[in-house]
Amino acid sequence: MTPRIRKPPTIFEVAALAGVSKSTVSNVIRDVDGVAPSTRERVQVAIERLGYRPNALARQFVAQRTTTFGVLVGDLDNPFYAEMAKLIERWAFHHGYTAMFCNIEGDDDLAVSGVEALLEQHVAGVVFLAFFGRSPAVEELLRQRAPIVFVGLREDWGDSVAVGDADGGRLATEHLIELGHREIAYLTTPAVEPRADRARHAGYRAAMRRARLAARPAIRWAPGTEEVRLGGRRAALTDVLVDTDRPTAVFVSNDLGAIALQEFIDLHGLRVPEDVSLIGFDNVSLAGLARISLTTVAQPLDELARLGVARLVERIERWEPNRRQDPPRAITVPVELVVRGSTGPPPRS
Amino acid sequence: MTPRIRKPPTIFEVAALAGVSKSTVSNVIRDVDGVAPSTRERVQVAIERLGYRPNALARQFVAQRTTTFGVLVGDLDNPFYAEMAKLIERWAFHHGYTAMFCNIEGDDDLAVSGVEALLEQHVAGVVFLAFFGRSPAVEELLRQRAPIVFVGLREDWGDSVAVGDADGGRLATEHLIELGHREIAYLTTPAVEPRADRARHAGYRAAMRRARLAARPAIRWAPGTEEVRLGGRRAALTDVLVDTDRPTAVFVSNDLGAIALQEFIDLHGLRVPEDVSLIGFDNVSLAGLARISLTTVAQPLDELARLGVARLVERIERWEPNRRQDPPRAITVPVELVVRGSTGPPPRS
DNA sequence: ATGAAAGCGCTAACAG
DNA sequence: CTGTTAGCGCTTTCAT
Repeated sequence: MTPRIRKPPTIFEVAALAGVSKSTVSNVIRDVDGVAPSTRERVQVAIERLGYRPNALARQFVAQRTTTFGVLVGDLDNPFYAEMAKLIERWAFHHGYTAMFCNIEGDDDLAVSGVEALLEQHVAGVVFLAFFGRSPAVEELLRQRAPIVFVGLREDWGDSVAVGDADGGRLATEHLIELGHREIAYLTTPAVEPRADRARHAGYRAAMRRARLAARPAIRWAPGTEEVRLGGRRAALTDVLVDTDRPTAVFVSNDLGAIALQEFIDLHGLRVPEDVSLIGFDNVSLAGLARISLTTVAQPLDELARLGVARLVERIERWEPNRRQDPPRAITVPVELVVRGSTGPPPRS
Repeated sequence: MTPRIRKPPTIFEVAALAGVSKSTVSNVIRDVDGVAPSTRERVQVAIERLGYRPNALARQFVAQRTTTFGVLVGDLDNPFYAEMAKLIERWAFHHGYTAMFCNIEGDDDLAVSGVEALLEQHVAGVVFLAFFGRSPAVEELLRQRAPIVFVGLREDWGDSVAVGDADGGRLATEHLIELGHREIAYLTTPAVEPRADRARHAGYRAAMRRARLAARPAIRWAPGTEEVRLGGRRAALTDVLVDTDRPTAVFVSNDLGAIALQEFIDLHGLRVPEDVSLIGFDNVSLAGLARISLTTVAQPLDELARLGVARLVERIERWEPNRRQDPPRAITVPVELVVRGSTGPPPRS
């Protein structure tokens, strides 16, 4: 004989065993008050005896809502997102929600079909861990359809929990200035949302201005290539690092970019930090490896995740279709400078 | 006026507009044949006009099954799992499934409650990206309740898609032997499933035996600590690396462990590979960074994910509760040696 | 304080 | 080929 699995008991069978109606059982499991203690007791016993577990699918069906978060992730290969994803999952679980991930890999179409899939599943809310504002389609899709929160980035059409990017940019730049650097460049890669990029660059410019140093336009680099965009024009990355006005320090808008740049610099016979200092942004765990030892501006990931999930849960709980929502709120969390080995005094010229 | 969102049309309204019954609409959307082309056409038009989308929740309710995979992940902080998770999600999506992740962080209780949550959600199947066989509770929970597949590891109570761990161990060891090493150690960390650990160690021993070299017992190390277990006893990691019979090469059972060991060695004034060669297992993207440059045995992640998901989908499709299942199948994928800078000839003694 | 009954939107027999 | 009908398991009025 196969050890048969009998199908799980329903609310009806519990009711029968306890000698009450389905509604009463329902009231007991949902813990509504107004059930006589004695009845409640009998129902509990019946539940116990039958090993009854409410059927989540039926619940979701009747409520037309799940207890699942959709999480849109930029790219799980990027440890920044991987770490965030993990923390989001953990905090969601803590609030009784599960997490469904959707890896959009920087692709707008993927983002759209991802959101469609999530909406189809009637997720209770959506967490954005990455979003490239180019796609109004996503905004359109979500508007009034589900509570959302942006974690680690800003968008003005939803709640957001993020660090002070401008502060971080200022902090990084000031660190370099204090070390004695005067020729400091800002370099960014496509892994960073445009808005965060702008803010970090603005922080950089502010710090430079305060120190009466010349700020430079952002250098745009896609790691893997050897070319950059600088202002309007193209240039070879090597040239930028070797030219007469070459920087003695580079503030990179994200750790992964900084590590890629470090590698590029290594390969071209320059030394970090003796020839050029490097500072990143994020503080991915990778940055702490002794062989990488990247100075960086740390984002408090756990705090971001915790607050983001809390905010989303709050929204969900007061959510009603077609009800006017509170205006979006932007929550800011402070960054912290983490000094490691990739920054030092500038070379004597 | 708020731009009201009217609630989405149901199958009923489509039927009304098309002038047919719900069943016919149902037949059209499920693409069952036996619907007159003209009727089908009319229904399609009505669907189009109304912007009708079948309600996934209702479907799942009636089928008592979702189109979601539960994915149990060891730890998303570990890039090996993060990369696998991403690929699983991608392949799942490719087959029309979504992925719900559950980060178990090496904790059995978390694994149990995670599986419970997944089961409660009636996931269509479960992908294990990590599992520490100590917990029969998980097996008990899942037995006959949902199709499962182990990806990247072996368990005999379910399908598995994994590399030939013994082959990999042999390959790694042979590489070291060919470089001239004779004193080769095997070191493992808790991040590796016991079974894979044993197989990799067995591969190591086989290679050593064939070369008529003395195999050593596995060194067990938890990165972060300075102590190891060697056979039955404890020892300081430094001692192991410095003792008279110190190894000139270490085969580490996983990349993250190898990188941690490399860091430890760096810190203690030894050089890799001049003083000691290091080879890992997995080929996480991290290993390819120039500053890490870890020689390793590569697992074909995408292949593992692809085959794993395909196998699971197959199981799901022929799944019926209480039906005898085909016996578990173990699929093996070949590994590949990736030589980088962490291995070289042994020091002249 | 409890029960009866009406759905939620869809699928799947079964009849015609 | 198409329509009718009976659920799926639970929540939620509304009576009692």
